[in-house]
Amino acid sequence: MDVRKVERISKALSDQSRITILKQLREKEDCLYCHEISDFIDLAQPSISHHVKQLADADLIIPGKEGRNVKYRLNKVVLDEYVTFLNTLKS
Amino acid sequence: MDVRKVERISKALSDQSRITILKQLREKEDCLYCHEISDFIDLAQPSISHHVKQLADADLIIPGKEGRNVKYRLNKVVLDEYVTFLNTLKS
DNA sequence: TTGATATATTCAAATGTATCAATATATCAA
DNA sequence: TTGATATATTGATACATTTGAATATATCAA
Repeated sequence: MDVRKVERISKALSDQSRITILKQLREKEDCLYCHEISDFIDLAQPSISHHVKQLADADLIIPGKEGRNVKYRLNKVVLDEYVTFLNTLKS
Repeated sequence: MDVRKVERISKALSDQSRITILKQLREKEDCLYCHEISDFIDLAQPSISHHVKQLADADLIIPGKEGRNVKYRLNKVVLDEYVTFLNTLKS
């Protein structure tokens, strides 16, 4: 994984709200509707949309449209690649 | 690891220069003098000092003073804890 | 001492990010 | 259709981060 990609993923992970979204994604058995996020994050809808976009742009979550809703699931492959990079730092 | 700590570490990792410093730390067999950083990062000394501080504040590197110099080594324990957190996201 | 080197701090400017109100788009339900 | 719901985008404001010049501190070497 190149430095730019590590930078983008790290940036996506560097916010309390976005980390909480990922944690809830795990709780919800790996799939989460966008409108459910406002149940546990106290931000306006555009702000939540912004955070979700950051996670999606970093490929950490994969959006799937279902009618009016968008369902998200974790991208375990990218998360694994990121972890692999971090492990190589330990040489 | 709590959300605040994950946020701080991610933030430290979310910059090209800081990622490069960590990569060089591996190359240099896990120990790096501060003044060596300017060899591979084209920034003024105060900027490099700033970046190193971010990494140290996140406990990703441990500074050790040696006379005028400061030698850094990677904090593998914290890096491991961070990786462990990321792995729990995969449930 | 004095001068040189290594690193840290302060301050200001430029840039980037988070937030939300307003608005747009897309889909559903009646 | 029309009205309601889910999500995205725009634009403005507030806040945070990056950067480097100037300066400070600490240590070494002569």
